[in-house]
Amino acid sequence: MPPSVADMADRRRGPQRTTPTIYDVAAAAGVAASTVSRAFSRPGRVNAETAARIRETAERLGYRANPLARALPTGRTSMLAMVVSDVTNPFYFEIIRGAEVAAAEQDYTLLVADVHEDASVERKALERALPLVEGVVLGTTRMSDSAVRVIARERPTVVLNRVVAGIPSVVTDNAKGMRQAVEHLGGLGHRTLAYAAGPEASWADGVRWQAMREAAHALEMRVHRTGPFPPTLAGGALAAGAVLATGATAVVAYNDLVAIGLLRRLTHEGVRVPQDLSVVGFDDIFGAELCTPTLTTVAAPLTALGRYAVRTLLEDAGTRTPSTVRPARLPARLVERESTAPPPTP
Amino acid sequence: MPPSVADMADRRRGPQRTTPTIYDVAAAAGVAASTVSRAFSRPGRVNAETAARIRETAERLGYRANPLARALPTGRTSMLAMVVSDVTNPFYFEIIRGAEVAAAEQDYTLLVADVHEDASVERKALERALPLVEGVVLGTTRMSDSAVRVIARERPTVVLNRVVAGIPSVVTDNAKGMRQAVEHLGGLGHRTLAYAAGPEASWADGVRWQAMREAAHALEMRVHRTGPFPPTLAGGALAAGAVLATGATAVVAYNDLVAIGLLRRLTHEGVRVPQDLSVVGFDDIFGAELCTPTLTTVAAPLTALGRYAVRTLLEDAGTRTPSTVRPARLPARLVERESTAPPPTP
DNA sequence: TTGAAAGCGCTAACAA
DNA sequence: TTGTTAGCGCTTTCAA
Repeated sequence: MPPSVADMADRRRGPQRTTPTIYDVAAAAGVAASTVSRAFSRPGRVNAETAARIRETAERLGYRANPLARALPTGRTSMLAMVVSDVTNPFYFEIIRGAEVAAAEQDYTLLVADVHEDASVERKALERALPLVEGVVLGTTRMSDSAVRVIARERPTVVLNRVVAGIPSVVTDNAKGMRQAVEHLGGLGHRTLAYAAGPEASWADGVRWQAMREAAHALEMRVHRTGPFPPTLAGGALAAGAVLATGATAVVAYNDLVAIGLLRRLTHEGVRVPQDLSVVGFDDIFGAELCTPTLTTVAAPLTALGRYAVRTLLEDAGTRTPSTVRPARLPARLVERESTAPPPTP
Repeated sequence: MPPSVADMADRRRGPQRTTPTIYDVAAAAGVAASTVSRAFSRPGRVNAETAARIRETAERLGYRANPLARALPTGRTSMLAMVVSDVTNPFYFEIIRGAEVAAAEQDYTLLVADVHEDASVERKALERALPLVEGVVLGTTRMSDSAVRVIARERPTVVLNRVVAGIPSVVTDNAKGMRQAVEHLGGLGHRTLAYAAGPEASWADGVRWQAMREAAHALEMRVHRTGPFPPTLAGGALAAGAVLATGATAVVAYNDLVAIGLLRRLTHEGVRVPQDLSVVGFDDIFGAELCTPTLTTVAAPLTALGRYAVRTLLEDAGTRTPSTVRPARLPARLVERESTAPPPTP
């Protein structure tokens, strides 16, 4: 004889302390457990009055659906994972928040995994998180394209700040942003520019440099590439000498960290920014307006990036077919602050 | 007749794509499913050879345990939640990382919930996360003590940056840190100090001000309290006037954000830091060495805070009885940078 | 519209 | 040491 409803309800103990289950609600409301289940998971498939009664009993008993139990048969965990290369990188703060908010909007919980710039940690984190989540956002992943595809085969995946053929990706419109920066500099009267490059492996670096060359060319400006430098404050400090050697009157850095490092080293060496040299950063991270002078920079749509990635993910997860074949390019915009000015008049 | 092992294995499909289960492994290895389960969850309770064979078969089949299925009967989700009031606040970056690393060490996944400084969002986030996790770290929660206790009754809980009686908590040793700051200032020759206060509701603010008063008193220095000010850059800017009005030659701010805001406003108004006025911050967030001058500040043990909180949680969760009745106070230390100097000689 | 019953994949008595 | 069996709490056919 199968255990009765009362039996099952009675026998419950376990870790969740004695939380009421659908069986308790069912018994109290005088209906079957399946009806309780339906009342919550697909209202409308159940008589309005019955539903109301169930709802009320559930409320009274303090019933809370167990997400684990729901997820087991359905696979619907209501969780998404976002892996970031480094949580302490200010670049991610707004991205994470944007993603988190978009997830919450659709009643999803975002699991943030920090991989400390370590590919093996990234693998482990994914291995652990993947079976738990309905989709993954890969923020500046260190994995190879093919490794990304392996992940994408297992769960809906969106790649951030990088383009992987065949995988939905969302990136900043680096080209347009860079163009604005170059035009701004041109408008101020600069004719010779320098670029302080980031890591060669960086997808964004390639795009940014390429765009800078084209924009400068179009405006008949000269442009020198220096670097590569590490994408850090220290890297920026390193860049100072090389940049000065080019004779440029303005420099665009790979990102804000490099720009700020550069700024500080220059100031330290007696080079006045922006009077002697204009500096432009990229991303507009927290910190870009903390430095002195405050940094003119191409603001990446950080919050939007996170939000958009999650929304894309949720859409794809629904339809099961990646909609965004071509990468989404979100607009960047130049934020003019104090680190740019007309070139010195010799 | 109950379905045979083969039946069950066959009937599988579902969301996880056709991932092998213990039943597949059991069938292939010629043992019972429970033996496979044991082979993984408690090695040693199974014959070494059998275990080896099972392991090998599992490997060959590409078997991966389903964490959801494991969690359902046991409650062991291997997940911890950390609630932070604002992910974009640089104060949390290192804390999150410390927590994440400590969790990973013990094979736990950390779920970070951002509550945007909103108590109702905090409630919702907890409601959603609580049934999923084995424990919770509350980072600067906005909830009342009693609300915290309600949470703690449901899951092992550790409170960060605040002391809630009866609940394990881990905080910065604000008093000792403040003492170092005051002594540093005293050593430079300052006799009159100002404090730019943070939110009145802030537990840390109370402790810091109290410690400052005592330390100043012990060293026979005078100290003026100004504020409260919002704990932001804007709040710091606001504080400038009030601080100057006190006639102090040095100011300690509630936190780094206030200190930096103060710094910038002062500089803007022509007050030279540190020549005219010394400024000390609190926490040593990212940004404290981006500003000009770089900020002398009491460094909170950010990473350690996160790490310690998680370790405490994991211990408590194991023993089921909160070990840390008295709050853990982690040491702070003064970081001397450019924003402090001897007072002006009038 | 509702109920009965069979699982989701794993764990944990209890027997053998 | 291993197998049998009964669930964990929920969803979902399939009948009624």
